[in-house]
Order: sequence, then structure tokens, then C-alpha cells
Amino acid sequence: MKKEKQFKRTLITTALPYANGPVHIGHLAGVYVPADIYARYLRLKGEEALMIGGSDEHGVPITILARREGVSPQEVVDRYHNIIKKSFEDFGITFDIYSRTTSEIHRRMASDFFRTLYDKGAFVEKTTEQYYDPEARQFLADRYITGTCPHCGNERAYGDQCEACGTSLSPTDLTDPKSAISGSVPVMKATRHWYLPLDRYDAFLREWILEEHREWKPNVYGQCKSWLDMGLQPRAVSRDLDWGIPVPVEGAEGKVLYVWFDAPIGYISNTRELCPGSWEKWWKDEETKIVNFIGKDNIVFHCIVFPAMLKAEGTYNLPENVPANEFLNLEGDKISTSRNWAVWLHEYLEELPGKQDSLRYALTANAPETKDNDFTWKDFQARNNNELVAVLGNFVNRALVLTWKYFDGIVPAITGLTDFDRGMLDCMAGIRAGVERLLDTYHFRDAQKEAMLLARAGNKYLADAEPWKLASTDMGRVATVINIALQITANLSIVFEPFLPAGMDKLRRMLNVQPPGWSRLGEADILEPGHRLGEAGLLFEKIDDGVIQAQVQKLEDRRKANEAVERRARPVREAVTIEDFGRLDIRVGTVLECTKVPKADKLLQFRIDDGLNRRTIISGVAMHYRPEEMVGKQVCFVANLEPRRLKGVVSEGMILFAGDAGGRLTAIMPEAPVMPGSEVK
RNA sequence: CGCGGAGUGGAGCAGUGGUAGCUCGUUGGGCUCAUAACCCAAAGGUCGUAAGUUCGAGUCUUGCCUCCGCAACCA
Repeated sequence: MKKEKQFKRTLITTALPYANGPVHIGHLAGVYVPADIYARYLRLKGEEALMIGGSDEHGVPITILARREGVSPQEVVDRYHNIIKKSFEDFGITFDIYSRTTSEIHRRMASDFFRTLYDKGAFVEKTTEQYYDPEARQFLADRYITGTCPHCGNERAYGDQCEACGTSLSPTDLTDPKSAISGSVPVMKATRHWYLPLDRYDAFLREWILEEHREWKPNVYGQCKSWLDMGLQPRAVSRDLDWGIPVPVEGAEGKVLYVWFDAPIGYISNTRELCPGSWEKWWKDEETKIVNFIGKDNIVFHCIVFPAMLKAEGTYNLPENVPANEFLNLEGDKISTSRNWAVWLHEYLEELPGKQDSLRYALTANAPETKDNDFTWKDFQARNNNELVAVLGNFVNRALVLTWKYFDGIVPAITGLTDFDRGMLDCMAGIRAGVERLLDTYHFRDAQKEAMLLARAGNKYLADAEPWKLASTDMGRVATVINIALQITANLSIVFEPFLPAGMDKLRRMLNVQPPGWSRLGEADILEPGHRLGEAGLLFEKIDDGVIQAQVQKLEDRRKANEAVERRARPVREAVTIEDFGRLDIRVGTVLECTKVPKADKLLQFRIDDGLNRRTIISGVAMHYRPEEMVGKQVCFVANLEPRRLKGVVSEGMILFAGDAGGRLTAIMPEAPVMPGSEVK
């Protein structure tokens, strides 16, 4: 085990959101709120810390979106970069810089980085055959190729996946590939690319992660171990595309850096943009601690690929921790941009103006730190009304109202402490260690809960001391109790600053104080006797049922709209001639045997009597039929389809199934028994 | 198939060998300074399942079940 390192400063990076859409609550809960809590905490402690963010603006999906909208990729990323940046500002995510990967400084940085690795011989070059669109004169990314799925027959499968049956594909699996750009038939053409041979770093990564970073979260450590144990493969770092950073090598026209190669370098570029003269101390000084906040989908890139890149380059530090979160679901379903199943941050702020802290609180309280969690509006409302308002807001209100009522808004002096008071003050002093320990180990959910204990203790203190009863008999005692209640309030304004920045800003105005700094947390003399408070008001407000109901309704409407779209039959495709149809030889066969294909979730292997012979056909229907229920049935199949090898078995044809938009498959069977080999016309 | 994460009272979560906890909700009581808020108390769990190790298992081992994820896009 490695010895405990001492650090002088902390560099916080946050996953770069992809600029093909706005950001939603999942982004916030998984990455930006925890990162912001951490950054604010460190700054409040007076530590040197930077929080780096930016938009990820290259890659194929942005070009697809741009083409679909008939605008340039630059227009797409400009639009979403601005929306995203504003959302983060509105939510009080305190980036020291929020830049973008289309910046000139990043272009140069990423280009130089590639060139350095290239000159060091850190890449291997490989030439492969890939689909090329002769009409559009460009190579086709997997997603740009459509065709027929060899498993389920869906004719609109993509080159990477069939969305009807869910099977992962490669473009060459499609039986009749077409370019999504021009509609023409693509041809195979040789193309040269550069690969980062991750396998060279296997020993280093094993030592670095599996031995030196056993303290990483179980989901992160486990994922890394899984990858390392599977064996690392060389990974392409360039693409044939016209949107991105050109590969800085002679003869590489038309090739750009793979978006996943350029994006993490954005952390470095953005640091450099912020600190032109001193950026290197943040990346190359051993005394800088680097922490990457990401979601679970990014674990492999941040723990395997990017470290391998940095190691290959040789002068950069590696992250000290990668606290990846799991995913947040919304009302029971996966958040999905394409299905519009999300709470978008810019919409949230329009509909619940000024309620940033409510969302920050709810997302932290229910953060997906160890497993996927579910965001529901009902839970959000309960968190806000029963905890934020009732426990924290109400305590503050009680303390301030009592002060105004009995002391005209002036902080009274303590006249003498009882054991009861000392117990309260000890409790207050103890909060700090607990919260620090939890924040230092990235347990933000628990840290917030720990902070809330102080407000709970404050409520109990007031309830037990009952100053309103003492007011007629012992004003000295009342003064002491109110003073302590106010000191608790001042402490709350410190401990909640990382979590609820807008609310605590408001609270400090009500207390009429400057930010006290984390070091004073736990002290009982933050507010001097005689100090005049500012104007009191409600710290947080309840959210009533109507507001929640409107949000729930909005989602229900979306769900219904999505279902309607999924139910609607697809438009009929372009006409074919009778000769085209005649080329297909569709026949009926009898299923003699049917077994599950080993090592494949979705495949069934059929042995069919086709009237002439017996043939084997593989179909991707294991999710829809049990093997035994198919035996003896008659099915229709395409008899003259070119044989294909699937999972090591040659499939001689394709069995016909009717598939609805929801992906359910039903076999097409003759209505009465027929001779095997009968033709379907 | 394989790998990773997860399965704990109505809901959300802690808890890595020694009397099952926390927040919310529910029920009853108290208080009235407070945003019908606050405080106290109670009810509610055979800790997915089966077997095993152990004096003792939510916690370790093995099998099984369920959910999520696994180099397209996506936090």
C-alpha cells in the first residue's frame, strides 16, 4: 500500500457534458452538484482549489444532429454550449472556468498532445476496411449506416445496434447496408488509423489502480478490475470525419481525433485557458491532487484510457480519485434525451424560479452514490417541505423571530451557561469533524444529512429550553438561549454553504454578516452581543401540491406522447417491383429442434425441415420464445438468404416474425398445416 | 455465457462478525416562539433466497432468483 500523500492544492474536473442537448437533473445529481459541494468546501476552508468544466463539442452525434437540422455543427454546439453554461450558472455551480473543446487553445493543446505521443511512437497504425459512401465521398461512422438486422430482420437497424431487438452490431453485420447520408450503397475502402495500445499499460494500470487505489469506490474499482481482467485492447484514437481536431500527421487529411481522445484533454486546455502562466503546476506538480467527478458510464475512460494517455505522454499527474456516481432515473424510467424523458434544468428554473437550492438539496439527499436511484416529484416535494423548510428553514425562522420579538433584532449577551447549554454547544462543535470526514471521502449525501443534524438539534434545544415561557420571569435566561440559537444559525450558514449556496447567502443577509469561513464552524461567538440583525424573512418556501401535480402531469403527457409514437405504424417504404419481390424465396418449414445458442442472450438455433433437406437457422428471438414451444411448429423463412455465421454457427436463412414498435416479436405461421417447402407468395 | 454494481421495516438510505439504525411517512401525546411548522413516544424488518463456515452472520463462502450497467450515444 502506498503511503498517505500530502497535497497543497486540488484540481477538480467535471465530466464534459456533450453539447448535443441541454443538461438535466441526472447530470446535476451525478457530477456537478457533488463536484460543486466539494469545490465550495475546499475554498471555504481556504484551500487552493480549481473546478474545471466545459462542453464536449466534437464527435459524430453532433454532426448527425446538425445535418438533420440543416445547420452547421458549429451552430449546434454554440446553441447548446450557451444553454448548458447558463444552466450551470443559474444553479450556482461555481466553475472557475467553463470553456469548450472547440476553443483555439484546446485545438492546439489536443493536437500537440497527439503529436507528442505520435513522435514518441506511442501509437500503432492500422489499416482496416470500412464502409465509404462514394456519393457523399466520405467514410461512414457506424451510426451513419442503416440496413437489415441479421437477427430479427428489422430493416432499419443501425450500424452499431438494432433498436428493435437490441442486438449490438457492427456495420458489416447488416445484410443490405445503406448510407444514411446519401442513401447510396456504401463500398468497403481501406482507411488508416492510429491506435493507442492499451495493452502496453496493463501492468502499470494494474499496479496503479488495483494496488495503490484500493480506496476507490466499489463501483469504480470493480469496473476497472473487470476491464483489466478481460484484457485491454488497442483503441482507435482517430476517425474519418470532418468535424473535430485534425490529426496532426502528414497524409492524414480527412481524419480527426476521436472525440474520446480529445475530450479529456479539454480538462488540461481549460486549465491552461484559465491560468496561462501557471497551469502546469495544476497538472504536473506532485503536490496537486486531481479529482475527476464523472458518471458511471465514463469510468473506463477516466480510469483506463485517459491515464494511459497521460502515462504515455509522461509529464502529467494521474487522478488521485475518480468518485463516479451511478445513474438517476426519473419517475421509474431511465432518463432519455431522445425520448424527452428528463427534467431539463433550464425548464426547471422557468417553472420553479428561485428554487435552485431545493433541487440541489433533493438531489444530494437522494444522490445515486452506490446504486441507481429514482427521482420523483413527490419525493422532491417531501424533501423540500419536510426537511429543508420544516427543519432548517423553520429553525432559522424561530431563532430570528424570537430575537426580534424579545430583543428588537439585537444579539443578546449570554448571562450564564447551564450544563444543558454546554451540551448543545458540544454538539455544535462536533458537527464539523463529522461533516469534514464525510466530505473528504466524497460521501456527500451523508455529509448533508450530518449538517442537518445541527438544525434538528437546534429545534430540540429551543423546544426544551422554552424561552417563550421564561420571557415573563427570567429575561437573562432568555438572552442566553437566544444567543445560542443565533450562534447555531450562524454555524448553519457555514456548514450549509457548500450545499445550499443561494439560501445561505440569503441567511447571511438576514444575520447581517459577512461569510465567516469554514474555520469558525463550531464556534459559539460568531455573532457578537449587540450586533444588529438584518431583515428577517423565510429562508425556504413550501412547494404546494399544485406545482408538483403540474410537473407530474407534464411527464405523464410526455409518456403518453411517446407511447403514441411507438404505437403508430411506420410509414411504408419506397415501392419495389414484382421482380424485386420475386427474387425472395420465402418458404414454410417445420421446426424439428430448437435450442438456445450458448453464450448469447438473444439467439435461438432452429433445425428446420424445408421439404428438401434440413437446415439450421439462427434467430434473435430467445427473449420472446422458449425453445421447446417452437418444436413442431411451422414457420416461414427466407430460403435464399446468403448464409451467415453467428456465434460460430452458420445460419442458412431467416425466419419471419412480425415485430411491433415496442420490439415484441411473433412468428408468422401458416393458418393450417402445409407441406414443408411450400412457397409463400 | 462472462464481468461489475445493487437487493435491509410503507418510501429513500446507513450498516464489511457480537443485542438491526437514520431520514421521511403512519399512529398517539406534548408545545405554541415558528412556514398547520417544532418536540416526545409508539407501531412497523425472519436484512432477495437456499445451504455452509463460526460460539455468534445483514456483515464471510457457495449455489440460485431479481434489478441496473458493460468500450454506439448517454452523468
